[in-house]
Order: sequence, then C-alpha cells, then structure tokens
Amino acid sequence: MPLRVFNTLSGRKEAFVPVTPGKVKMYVCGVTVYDHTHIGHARANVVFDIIFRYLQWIGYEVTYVRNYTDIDDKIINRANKEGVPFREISERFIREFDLDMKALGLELPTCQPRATEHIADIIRLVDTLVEKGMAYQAGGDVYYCVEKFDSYLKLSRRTLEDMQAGARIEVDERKRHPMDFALWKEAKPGEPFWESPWGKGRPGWHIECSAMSMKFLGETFDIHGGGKDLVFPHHENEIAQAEAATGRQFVKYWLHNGFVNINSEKMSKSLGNFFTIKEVLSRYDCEVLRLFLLSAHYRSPLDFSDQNMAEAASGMERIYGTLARIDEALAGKQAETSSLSDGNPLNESESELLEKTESLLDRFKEAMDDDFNTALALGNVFDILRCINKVLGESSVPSEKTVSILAHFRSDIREIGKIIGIGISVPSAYLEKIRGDRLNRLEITEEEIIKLIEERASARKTRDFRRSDEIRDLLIAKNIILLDSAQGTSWKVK
RNA sequence: GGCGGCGUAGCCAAGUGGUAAGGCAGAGGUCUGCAAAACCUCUAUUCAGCGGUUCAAAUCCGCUCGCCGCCUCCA
Repeated sequence: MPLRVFNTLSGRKEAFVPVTPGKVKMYVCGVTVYDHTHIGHARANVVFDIIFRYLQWIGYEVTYVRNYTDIDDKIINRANKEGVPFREISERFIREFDLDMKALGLELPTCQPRATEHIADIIRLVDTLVEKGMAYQAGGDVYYCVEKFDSYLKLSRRTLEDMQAGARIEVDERKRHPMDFALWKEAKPGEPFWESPWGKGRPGWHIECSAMSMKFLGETFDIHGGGKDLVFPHHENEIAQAEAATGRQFVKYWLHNGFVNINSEKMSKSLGNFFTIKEVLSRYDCEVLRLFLLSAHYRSPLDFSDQNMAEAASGMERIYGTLARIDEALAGKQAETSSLSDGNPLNESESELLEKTESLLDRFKEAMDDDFNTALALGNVFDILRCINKVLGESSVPSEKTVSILAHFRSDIREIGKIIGIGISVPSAYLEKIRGDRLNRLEITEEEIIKLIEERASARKTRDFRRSDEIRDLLIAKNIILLDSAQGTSWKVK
C-alpha cells in the first residue's frame, strides 16, 4: 500500500506523490527563539522528525528544512527587558533549542536556516510582491493586500467575511483591509534594522518562511508542516506570499500536528500551566516521553498528565523488560535467522510468534503508510511482546527455533527503533537506570538492600520464612519489590 | 456568530462499510514456602443519543446533546 497523508489543504487523506519521483522536499516551521521550548514543541518536532526518518526509510531522498525565527517582536521585547542585544537572546535560545532537540533524540534536519541570514532573499520577495501590485507601502511598512489574492484562506477553507464576523475590530489606519498583514516592518528608534527599499526595518513574521522554503526547496515543494495553530494566519499567509509571487502552487501537502493539553486544559503562559522540555526530561526518560507522544495519532489532541506519563513509563518498562529477556535468551548464541521454518515443528505459540515476527515490518509499514499511525504501530509491537513473553514462559531454555525467531525480531525491532526512537537503548541498562533513578528518591541504599537480600536468602535456606517475609515486607514498605527466581533474588523499585 | 474537529471499557487509545487492536489499572487461575515477575482467562452484544441509507454502520447521511480548537501571538 502506498503512503497516504492527511492534507489540510483538501481536508482528507491523499496518496502521497512527490513532485519529483524518489525525492521529498519538506519544510517545517521551527521556533521563534525567545524562550525555552515546551512540551508542545517537543510533540511537533518529534512528529516531523519521525516523518522525516520514515520517508527516508521507505526509500525517499529527503531534504528537510526547519527554520529558526531569530528576529521578531518577542525577541526584541525580551532583549529590551534584559537590556541586551537581540542577538544575545536569539543565540541563547537557538543553543537551548538544539540541546533540547538532541535530548529528545531527534536527527538534525538537512538544513536549519535563520531568518536574519536571508534578509536579502526576503527583501527580494517583498519587492516582487510590491511590483506585482500584491503589496503596498505605507510609511516604512509594507503590507500584503489580501483582497487581491483570490484563493486567500483556502487552507482553512474560510472566507474573509467568515473571519471578520467574529474578529475583534482593530482599526489600523495604514491598512487598506483589516486582514492585510505586514511583510516588512519599519524599525522604531533603537530597534534592530536592515536597509531596504522601504527604509530601515525588519521582516514581518510570515515572509521568512516563504522566502527560505522556496530558496532551499524550490517554488513548489512536497510537504510543509507545523502545529495546527499555524494554519491561520501563518501558513495561510505563506501561501498568499509565495503563490502571488510565483504564480505556482506553493506546497502540495500541508501537515499539521495536534496540540498538547495539560490536564485537559490548553497550555498557555497566562495559565502558567506549561512545561518546558527540560522539566519534563528531568522527570521522565526521553523514550517515555516519546512513547507518550506517539501513543496517539499526531493530529489528535494529547493530554499531558501525571497519570498518562506514568502509563507511558509502565509501557516503556514492559518493552524493555521483554527486550531484556530476549537478550538474555540470545546471549552467547549464534542464531540462524535465515532458516526459520525448517526442522522441528513449532508449537502453537511459537507458530504465532513466527507469523507475527515475519509480518512485523510489513505491519509497521502499513500503519505508518496510513498517515503515520504510530499508535497502531506501537499496538503491533506490544502485541508481539506478549507473544514473546508467552513463548519464553513456556520453557526455561528456549528452543533453537525460538532463538532464531527472537533474533529476527530483535533485528526488526531495532529497525523500527531507528524510526520511532523507542526501544533503542540497551535493555538492561535502561532498566538499571530506571531503578537507579527511583532508588535516588528512596531512603535506602543499594548496599543495604543487597545486605537484606543476603540475610533473607540464608533465612530461606533454613526455612525461616518468618524472618524471610519480615525482610520482604520491610523492603516493600520502602518500595522495594523482590523477585525470586531460580537464579536468585533480584529487586526493583516500585 | 462563522469555520473546523472530537465524543470507542475505570483511564489512555487504534479502528472510516463486513461484525470492536493495543496499553494502563482491576479480578480469578498457573507458578511460588508465601509473594513478586511472567503467562493464561475474564473485564465494551457494543462505539454520546435519536432517526435514516444498506444484505451489512463505531464507520455513510440527518438531527439532538456534550466537549474542544481556530477566527488575536502561539507547536
């Protein structure tokens, strides 16, 4: 089945056919660098990172451009507040953004242009629009004339009348139409500026993305992404600018990710309910956050809450718990993955496992081909983990056949991990880390635990179960759970 | 007011015409000295409600109710 994507422009899923066969050109709106990135940025960037990786995995040569908006009113405001040059603010938060994206495990886009590095391209584009009569100068500002662009608002499928019906009336004498937006803004005294045909000023918010995306990807390219909130006005205005300038279709497929809510409320600075990526990653492992973000479809709203994150953490432990068992079973064995179905007949659960293992990548592809359905893809993975646990639980020593199947699975799950960034750690190390993190929050040291376990072991040897249970209860009271097995007693933190 | 989306088990969630994936939580069982882990079984005759189309609907259409987003900076 070919890839299908939900295109905001048409409001439906469409077969994905790139402009140039075999190649995908993709642009995603990055951040305005004036503050720390939050969980909403995490979602948008994780989603498009996975789309980027998936497109490459299915064989496309992908050019992925993600910009930094490094000149903007909000940056200037913050700079004024701190009494520093605007570049100090933008540089600082570009660094922070890069660190956060790295911490989330994202790949670098093909290029990450900055608005201030493309002022000449921006001026050229504004100039073209003025020449074509699509924009007009008003003082030192230049505005885009929305009424002259026939298909304005086609992305949100609204009309200028619709928009104004509920809009606040904000009269700006210099605008010919209230919906006209700034392409170029005159610099007020003390503000950063660049020389232009209209005097000293800076670009408006939307023009940089039209200019930079076309510069790197051409006048018509395949995918343009961003959060749902960018549909209007940002993307609508990008279309207006680009298509009026070139007379061609700007973007073929518009992809928009849903919002992250906090306890069912919209995240916003005024409500004070937003979480930065740094805060979240200090409390949860990066893969836990990714599992949470990918557990719902990228277009759905997603509710960030302690309970939902705790569920993701449990899910992650389940994944690594099983992967660790697999690695144990495979340790020191040379599995012949090429000969899965000859030799002794498989029992029922082994057959089921074989079938699910052999179809795993196909089912992964099928899920991802359906508008990047990561939730379904993850469901398939959990399903097969259950099968594996079942097979491993049936005998203490897995058969050679089972080992082969597991080796096959292990290799495929690594392949999937390369795209979704989940299950890519060394399982024993992950579990160890989780245990360590939790242990740090308890009032008991590892040495004390091990000592108590040893004492319990000797008590059990002499069948002194009273003392043995006493020790176990003591540890349970401290959130330490003991796991007895043939190999001895291990422990984990609740 | 206009435009758009959503409503699937206690919670999260997939499923857009063929008879309800998966996760978390819970109950019973196997195992265990007892537990835990793991496994097995169970937990939605039903998809907000009502009506319609169809051999067949959670899926399509209409209406009602409820929630949310956008229309202003925002991932």
